[in-house]
Amino acid sequence: MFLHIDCNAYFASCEVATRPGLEGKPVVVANETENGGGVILALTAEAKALGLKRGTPLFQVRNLIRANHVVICPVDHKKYRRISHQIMEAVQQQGIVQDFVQYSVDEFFGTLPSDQPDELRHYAAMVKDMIAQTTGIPVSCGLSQSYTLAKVATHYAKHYKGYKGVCVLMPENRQRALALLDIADVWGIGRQSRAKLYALGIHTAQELVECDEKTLGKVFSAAGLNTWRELQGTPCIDLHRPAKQRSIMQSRTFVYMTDSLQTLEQDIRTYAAACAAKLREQRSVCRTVQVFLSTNRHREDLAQYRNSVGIHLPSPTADTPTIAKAALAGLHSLYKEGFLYKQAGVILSNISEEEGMQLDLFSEPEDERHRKLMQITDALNKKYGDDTINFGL
DNA sequence: TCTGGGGTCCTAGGACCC
DNA sequence: TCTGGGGTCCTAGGACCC
Repeated sequence: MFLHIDCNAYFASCEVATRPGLEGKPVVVANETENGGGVILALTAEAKALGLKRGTPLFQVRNLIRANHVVICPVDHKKYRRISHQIMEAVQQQGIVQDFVQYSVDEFFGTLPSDQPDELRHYAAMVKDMIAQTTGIPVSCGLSQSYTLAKVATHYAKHYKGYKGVCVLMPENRQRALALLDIADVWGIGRQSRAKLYALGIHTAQELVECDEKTLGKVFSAAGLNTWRELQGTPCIDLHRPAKQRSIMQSRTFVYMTDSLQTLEQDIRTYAAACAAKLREQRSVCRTVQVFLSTNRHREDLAQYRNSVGIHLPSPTADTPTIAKAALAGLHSLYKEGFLYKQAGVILSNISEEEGMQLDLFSEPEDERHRKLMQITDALNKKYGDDTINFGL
């Protein structure tokens, strides 16, 4: 049977687990900026009880937060990655879960070698308790015959206290569980698919299961049909993914709007450098540098403009100056005067392994010197902190 | 005043080939 | 009236995920 492990309110749980005195308090994690911007990214049960919700801009709930002494923690992705790694190692060491894979920072999949509900519940509870003990993170577990059904099970484990964090979905109780589940809560059904399915009169997961393939084919692509099969208990999702990222992105929504090319250049340089450092960290090189630029889409009263461009590099590289130069060239081709910009970013794609990388005909020994320079700057930044040394381009 | 920041995969259509 | 018929590769954008 397939097992799904989902951490509860992950970012908030990490803060509670690592910062003394937060237990039992309403806590929200937000990407707060100096200016009071930002949105709620995660919240504890106590914060949810106050009516706060994920995705809400902080400025809309300032009074509620003040009146109830809600603790606001700034988002700390490094910490969450570290704890995620601890969970992974602990589960692997425990040895109960097989085919264990990390799906995201707060979700894991695996299998358990049994088809007896009681036995499955017992094993999953052991995993769950072990994670709580070693890391302080509460998790919910779902078990069923496919990844998608396991996630349905986790949904129930999370939302109904009676399950005590572990739900096993067997063929016998599957129909009932799916009949009570809105299709929007099914993994793989997003806003667009939901709207189309609603239009067909399909509202619950069970109605989706009962739909015939031909009808669905008109609405769904290959991925959607896989979801449909998984819901019927036929596993067909492969989670085997390359260990390394296929694209690397860095972007920001600015505190202020700006029309200054110089300011944008500054930001793009910073993003390009950060992307390049990440790229080198995973020992990869890229061939394409994409840049995008956007005005404030929430300001309907202002002229809107958004655009992106991809720059191809003559040869794969992880060299900061080369990547930054390409990104700036991209910015210059995108930039138009007369708009107030609110967001910009850099994406590296066409990523391959550094080993055996293809040099082009005209690459020079200079490249070797660049590589050494990168190694030294990365080592310094690792040792003394991220911004110890930068490039004056 | 103020509205996130990452990722993945798939598909349609354009450019090009013979 | 009518204006080949296949292919491949690449890219931008859509849809989804957390």
